[in-house]
Amino acid sequence: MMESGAAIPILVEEAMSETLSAQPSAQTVAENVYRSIKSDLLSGALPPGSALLTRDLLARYDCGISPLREALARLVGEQFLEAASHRGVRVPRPSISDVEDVYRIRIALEREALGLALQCGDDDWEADIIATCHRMEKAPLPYHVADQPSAVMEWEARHRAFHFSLIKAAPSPRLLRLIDQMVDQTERYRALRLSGMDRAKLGHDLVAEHRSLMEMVLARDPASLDFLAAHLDRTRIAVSAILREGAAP
Amino acid sequence: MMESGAAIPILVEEAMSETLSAQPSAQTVAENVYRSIKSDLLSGALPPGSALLTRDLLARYDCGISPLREALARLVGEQFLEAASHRGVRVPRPSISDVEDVYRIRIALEREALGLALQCGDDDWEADIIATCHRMEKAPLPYHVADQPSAVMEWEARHRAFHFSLIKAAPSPRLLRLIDQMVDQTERYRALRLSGMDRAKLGHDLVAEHRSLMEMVLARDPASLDFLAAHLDRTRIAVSAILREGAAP
DNA sequence: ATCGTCAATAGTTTGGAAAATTATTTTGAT
DNA sequence: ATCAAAATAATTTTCCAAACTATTGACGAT
Repeated sequence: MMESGAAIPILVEEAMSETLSAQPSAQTVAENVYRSIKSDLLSGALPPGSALLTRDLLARYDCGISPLREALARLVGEQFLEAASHRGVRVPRPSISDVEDVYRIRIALEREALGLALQCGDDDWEADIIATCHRMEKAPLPYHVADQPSAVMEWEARHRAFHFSLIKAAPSPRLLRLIDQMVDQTERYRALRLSGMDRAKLGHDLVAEHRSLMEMVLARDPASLDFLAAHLDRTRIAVSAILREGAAP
Repeated sequence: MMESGAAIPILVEEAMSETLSAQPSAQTVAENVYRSIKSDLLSGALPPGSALLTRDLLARYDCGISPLREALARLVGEQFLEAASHRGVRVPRPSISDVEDVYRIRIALEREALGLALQCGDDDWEADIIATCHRMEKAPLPYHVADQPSAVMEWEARHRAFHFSLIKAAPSPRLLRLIDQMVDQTERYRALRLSGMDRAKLGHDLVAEHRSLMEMVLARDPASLDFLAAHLDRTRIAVSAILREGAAP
């Protein structure tokens, strides 16, 4: 499919995929392939709507059929891919209603998690929030996103880390994992999101908004639940609008 | 290739597993095995804590390695099984904190879904609620659960259908699917739940409580959100208490 | 020209056997 | 007798070829 016909039998684990080459390789091929595919899904290397052909994937990830199928099955279980019997797997297309759906779930769950964190968070939790917020502010979202893709990626990573730090203290592994999955789901629309993001009004509002959020959380203000929900809802509206005006799939 | 050596080309699909023989068989072996294993997990035929050996599973579900592994991988993705590399898959043990976790998520999501359903539900939705409630009341929970296991299962199915009917009108496929998954997760504690359930106080309260819930929902009373949450939370407390006193894993 | 049938092709799914890894037992030395 | 190391056994993981299913294109009938 993509870069087919590579004649050189490369170092399998290390050079498996573009985005994941840095990560520590796992103990099984299936696990590595799983991570690679997931990474490529989130980065957009495997674009929404595309059908994944077995033999292309075999070449792309340089492995046998069994681990590939296992990785795909797991991703189907996590709803990152959709399967039709005897017709292979596809990358789901982004739809506005689906984005709204994901954000709705995410808001409900993050609100719950933040409530727990406010109850259970200790000093380390507070320190971590302050630290991740600082990191986020030190790598601000560029004015024109198209110009500096790597800077944008860095900001996104730190932004995500900040949001996670707020709820990290919630003693609910499942809840945190589920939220992480929902965030992953929204990552897939990164390309679309960024394309409409660069008027800098966003960038400015964001800094102030995140600061307010942090201060309310550190003060254990119960109103921070609503504030977080509103913050996420603004993102939902923005993403949804971008999807509406942008590409019409 | 399929049933090697067997002279008679038997109906593979039908005789595959105990619990799933009635279901319409799917178009691939992997799908059938997936359903069978999931069903056996929910029914308790594959008890929590047990390690699943490939050999045994191959015999039990009468299939080849490939579809079996595919089914297992999918269940791992849905968190019904946990995998350790080169050490196979296990059925997770029930822990009190995990039960609390699942219920917490379920409550947050069902509250959200019910809110949407109140906005979007139409006449058919209302009719369906009344119908499923009627069915539930017609197959009440037996006084002593141990005596009539099939009656208990019937009640559980109808009870579940009733709860789902309340939120069915929410236009959020992902949300509904996620709730369904959480309900599945709680199903696994069925055996434990039932063992401590049979003082009939529960049975009586339940009928009245469900009636009240239904009436509030049909009246589109916003307070029904809190009522549903409280109802589910009572279940959480009950299940949690049973786990605490019962088996101590 | 349009529709339906049928063969050829492309792609997915499956079973089994070989390779790799982990667990268990045996052996040998202190 | 105890412990470490080697050998063996059990189990998971992987590759691969065979079987099956869907799709495409050609051909003939209406």
